[in-house]
Amino acid sequence: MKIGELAKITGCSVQTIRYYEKEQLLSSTQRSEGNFRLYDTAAIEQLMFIKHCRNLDLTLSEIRQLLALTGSPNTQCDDVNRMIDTHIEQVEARILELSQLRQQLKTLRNSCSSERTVEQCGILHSLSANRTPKQ
Amino acid sequence: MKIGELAKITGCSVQTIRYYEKEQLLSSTQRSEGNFRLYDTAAIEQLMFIKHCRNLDLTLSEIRQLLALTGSPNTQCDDVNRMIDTHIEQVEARILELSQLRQQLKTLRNSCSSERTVEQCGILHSLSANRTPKQ
DNA sequence: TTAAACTCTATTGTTACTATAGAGTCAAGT
DNA sequence: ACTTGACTCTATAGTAACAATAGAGTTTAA
Repeated sequence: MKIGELAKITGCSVQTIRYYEKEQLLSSTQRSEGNFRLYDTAAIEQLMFIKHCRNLDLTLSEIRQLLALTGSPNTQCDDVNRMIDTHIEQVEARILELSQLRQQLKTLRNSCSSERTVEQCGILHSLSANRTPKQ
Repeated sequence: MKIGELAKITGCSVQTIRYYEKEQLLSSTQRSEGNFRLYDTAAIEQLMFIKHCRNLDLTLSEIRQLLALTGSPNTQCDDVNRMIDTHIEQVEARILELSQLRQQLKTLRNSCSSERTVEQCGILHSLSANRTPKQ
């Protein structure tokens, strides 16, 4: 199949597929006489693997590592575990950050009601204050 | 004061300050005879305002809008409120996404123990499966 | 045969910076 | 006066993961 069909099947854009090839995530493919990329069903699987990983916010670099590991099936999979563990930690750290951020924004929001003018706006005043807007 | 001192006071890097100037967040400054940027205390306040906004993950574009509003102090501050509300929604949506992501990653992580080889790795198998890795 | 639909490569843009290169400026010490 | 070091200047490239375009070539259906 050609790249457009692969894109439709996997839900990736054509540009994205070409980008993945350039980034060595998708092995370079066969070409037709007219230099069009040709794919088989293995390409669908590989691309779906990448897509699943991206849904989990794994970076392309991490995915490259995972793909490399699938190439040496007899090694221990500690590396896979470590990577996922690290990733979970990062996600949890980001959630914590965002939760605090959310609280700060809510506090900020409460410092102004719509009827005021910008001059009296508690939000802008808080942001101008010489401290991190908080409480 | 020169840019280095402003950087030290505000905790921004010198490059960042120059970048903000280029992006029109910091009004273009006076220059010394030798073409060095010169700042007064108003610049400190403006830069701290920007920094507080960045701490809240407001984009430079949003900050530009806020700065524009402070320039017309007699308008209603509905726009400020709307922006903050929108931003809060975005943060909350992202928290939700990340929470689900976290759950998926944990589930994925449980599908493999360290003793296995890559070939048997439940994580890699889950990621290969023709569905979103979940449950 | 010709027009539409598809594909190709290469380049630019996105966000908010960071990091460099290569040059100029300034203050202190000898 | 001279030099050294610290500072500053502009301009450019890099970051992540693509999206969007330009300008060209290919394929397929009418």
